Amino acid sequence: MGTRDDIITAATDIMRTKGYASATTKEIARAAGYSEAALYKHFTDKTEIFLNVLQRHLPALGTSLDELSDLVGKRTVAANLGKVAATAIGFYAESFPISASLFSSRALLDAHRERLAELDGGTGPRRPIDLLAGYLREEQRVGRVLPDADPDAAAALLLGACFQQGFLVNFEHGAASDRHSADAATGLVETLLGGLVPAADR
Amino acid sequence: MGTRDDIITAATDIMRTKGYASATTKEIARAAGYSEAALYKHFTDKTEIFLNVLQRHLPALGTSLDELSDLVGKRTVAANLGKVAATAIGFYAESFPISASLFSSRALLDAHRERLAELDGGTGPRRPIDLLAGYLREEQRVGRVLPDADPDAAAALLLGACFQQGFLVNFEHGAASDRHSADAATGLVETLLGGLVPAADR
DNA sequence: TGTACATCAGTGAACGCGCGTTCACTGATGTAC
DNA sequence: TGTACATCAGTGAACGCGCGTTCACTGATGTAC
Repeated sequence: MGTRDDIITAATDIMRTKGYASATTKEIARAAGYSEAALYKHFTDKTEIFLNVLQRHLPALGTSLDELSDLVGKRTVAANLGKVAATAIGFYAESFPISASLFSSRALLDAHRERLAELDGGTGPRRPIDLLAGYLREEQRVGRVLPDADPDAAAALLLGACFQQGFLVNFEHGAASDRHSADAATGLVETLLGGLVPAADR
Repeated sequence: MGTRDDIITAATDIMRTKGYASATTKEIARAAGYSEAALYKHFTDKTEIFLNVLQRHLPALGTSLDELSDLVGKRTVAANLGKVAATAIGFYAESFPISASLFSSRALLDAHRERLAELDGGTGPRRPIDLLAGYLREEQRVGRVLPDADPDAAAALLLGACFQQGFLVNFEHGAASDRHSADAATGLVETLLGGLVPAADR
């Protein structure tokens, strides 16, 4: 019963490597190893395929961040954030071309947003930021993060940098090596934790 | 002699509001107020139009950041960065759908990257980060930024957050009000400057 | 000044092509008696 | 066990449509003598 999954996988792959414009029914069918007609046995139309691609890939980072709440008070904040950032860089590097496809067609973007709203429970691209901010707030209660820090802004800074890193990797089309991702991640985390100006100057 | 500009403007507008897939020769010509045939009097093909759209919009943030070097040592670092961040949020919010179009077609992405390489002097999406890092390094020399801070990481954090903010604004399709951009900007800057953990913990 | 020609921005209509989609069909597997 | 039929994943070939592009043309403006 893997045909449906084969099609979604094939579409995902094409979008990632060749872009939305190349993800035609012909190309998808060929990559999946079926006829074009077979696509319509499993999906009502092409948009439906794309929506499934999006739905499959978006939750990935969210579930990885769910585990963060177990780490409050454990190891160091730096280590925990470092792992988050490395994961996030990898995730955004992989998913950026797919997310970018949303802006190819307003109809697709609207359909996707609507589908997210139906799922409720708040998925969507803001989810990782919220989860990370939640973790930082807990660390704040435990005293491992300064009481006057802004967890939302901090989460936006760290994941924003990872997101842009994902864009840059794709733009320059070198794949992000795990090694490089990890180095970049610790650099970002250290700077975020340490701040830029002496405490007295603020 | 505004026809060429009219066409580029029309194409830009359509890409921003309706997406790459809607930016057909028919739509562009209609929006510009000319016939489709007229497009080919001014551009060799459709890709050429898109490349011009990209070229027109990418330098915008760069030139705005050039002025930063004049501000070293003046006002406060927080104020300077706040202005940068607010500008960047607005810029990324406006240009995100256009940048995203790059991933619609690998041919377009490659052509654009090649064109950037020709211009040399280092334009491209990494430019703003480099410029901002350069500014921070100078502030470091002047003593207004901690000597052990990492200017590159700091620049990546701040502009990354602005970049993601630009994505989110478009995803949720509310336009970013200037007021909101400014508030978000100062929140990010304060957190970046202040850090998250006590100096003793590092 | 008038006349003949060149230039050039712009057009309407047509083109071939590749797209998404549908159709009638096949052949394997399951089910009833 | 054998036979008749139902179901269903999958196909090859065709469809109409809208796309990017090209064509022969127009009409206004500039230039030469």
